[in-house]
Amino acid sequence: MTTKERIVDEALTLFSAKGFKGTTVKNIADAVGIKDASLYKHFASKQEIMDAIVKEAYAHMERLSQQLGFPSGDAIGETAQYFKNVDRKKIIDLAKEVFMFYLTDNYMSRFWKLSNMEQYNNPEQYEIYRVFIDGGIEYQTRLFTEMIRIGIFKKGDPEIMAYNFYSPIFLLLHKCSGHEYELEPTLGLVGRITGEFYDRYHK
Amino acid sequence: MTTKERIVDEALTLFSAKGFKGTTVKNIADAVGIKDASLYKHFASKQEIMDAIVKEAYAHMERLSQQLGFPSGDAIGETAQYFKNVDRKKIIDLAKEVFMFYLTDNYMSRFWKLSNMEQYNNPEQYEIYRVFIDGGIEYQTRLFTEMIRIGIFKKGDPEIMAYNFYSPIFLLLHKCSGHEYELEPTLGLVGRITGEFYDRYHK
DNA sequence: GTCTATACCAGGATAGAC
DNA sequence: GTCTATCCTGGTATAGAC
Repeated sequence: MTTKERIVDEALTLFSAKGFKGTTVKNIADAVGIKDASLYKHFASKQEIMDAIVKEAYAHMERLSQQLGFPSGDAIGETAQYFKNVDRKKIIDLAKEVFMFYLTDNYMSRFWKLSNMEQYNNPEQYEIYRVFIDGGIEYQTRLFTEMIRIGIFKKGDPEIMAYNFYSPIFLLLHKCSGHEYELEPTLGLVGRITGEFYDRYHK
Repeated sequence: MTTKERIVDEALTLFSAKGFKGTTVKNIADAVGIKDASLYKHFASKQEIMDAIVKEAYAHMERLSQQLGFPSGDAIGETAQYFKNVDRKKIIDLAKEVFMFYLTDNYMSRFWKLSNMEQYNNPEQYEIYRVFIDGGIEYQTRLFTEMIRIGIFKKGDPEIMAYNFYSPIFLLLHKCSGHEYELEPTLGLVGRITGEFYDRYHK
């Protein structure tokens, strides 16, 4: 890890804990183990560090959407095969996975907090936060559209299904993210809610 | 409105827009129309203004929980009567009401944002934010427990029902609060989600 | 209880030696 | 590319007159 990368990393940790304004350049330099003046050899300003974090976040999210995305390739047969195997346990595991990803992923857990704190500061910040909302809903909507199409789920409004699937995860993320929480009961709750969701909609 | 009250009011507006750290004592004094030095005749520090806001928020929420609470008095007959009249439209209206309250109420719309921004700063701040989460869930859980008991809703887990009812509202509040949004489509969405909720659970 | 003036310091950023 | 030293702005808070 270069010094520049370490600056971004430590800044993300500090910004996500105390906010952008609540973090001083000296805080960051201390965490990296250099003097604050030295930091300006890598970034022209504190704001530039923030910009680097945001830029990296987009890359991380891009990678995530590929990870969680539909199976690659446009072979319809392959896609159908993928969804045919979706059952109760798979759906519950998917919910738990999404939840745990945002909560414990080294990058996302910090960025989630930061994004939530800074969303009101300017439209660009809000745009990123919106990815956590609309990105989730849009992905799930496509997922359930496909699952209705191939007959695994009952006919219905896939967008409402997406809200019903994702909203409880979103709420519990807000409850736990950055705070003390008990993992097992919370994961249990995610499981119960999602299980009930599956039972309502599956054929 | 006394000067002291106006300070608290303007401070809430500014804090909720730019955060506690992002707001200066001079910003507040300017908004009130006095010099920053004069402000210290009313509050000993910037932090004390914040404390006053938090204290007032508790009072507001207390009032809300009475407004939205079960019909007053312990007359069981009266309570049962209240719930007997709950139908599809009532439930949808309740959802829209809760949503609109947090989004447009002069005090709550500002405090929601502030609370969301400052929740990570200290445990006390988080405790208040938690009221938006657990307070909602707990209230709805009691509501649905009662509605199952008197036979309006099917047997089921009232806590999961509460998550299913409240989470989408919570998510949409995070999406809209403090940002540009179109009211009608959003209220429509709240209505559709809640209508589907009612159809799933009512007898 | 509002004002002017000011103390005080923290934090962002630069200069220049090594 | 790191350091020491320093500048400068702006923000919290106080003193004291009216």
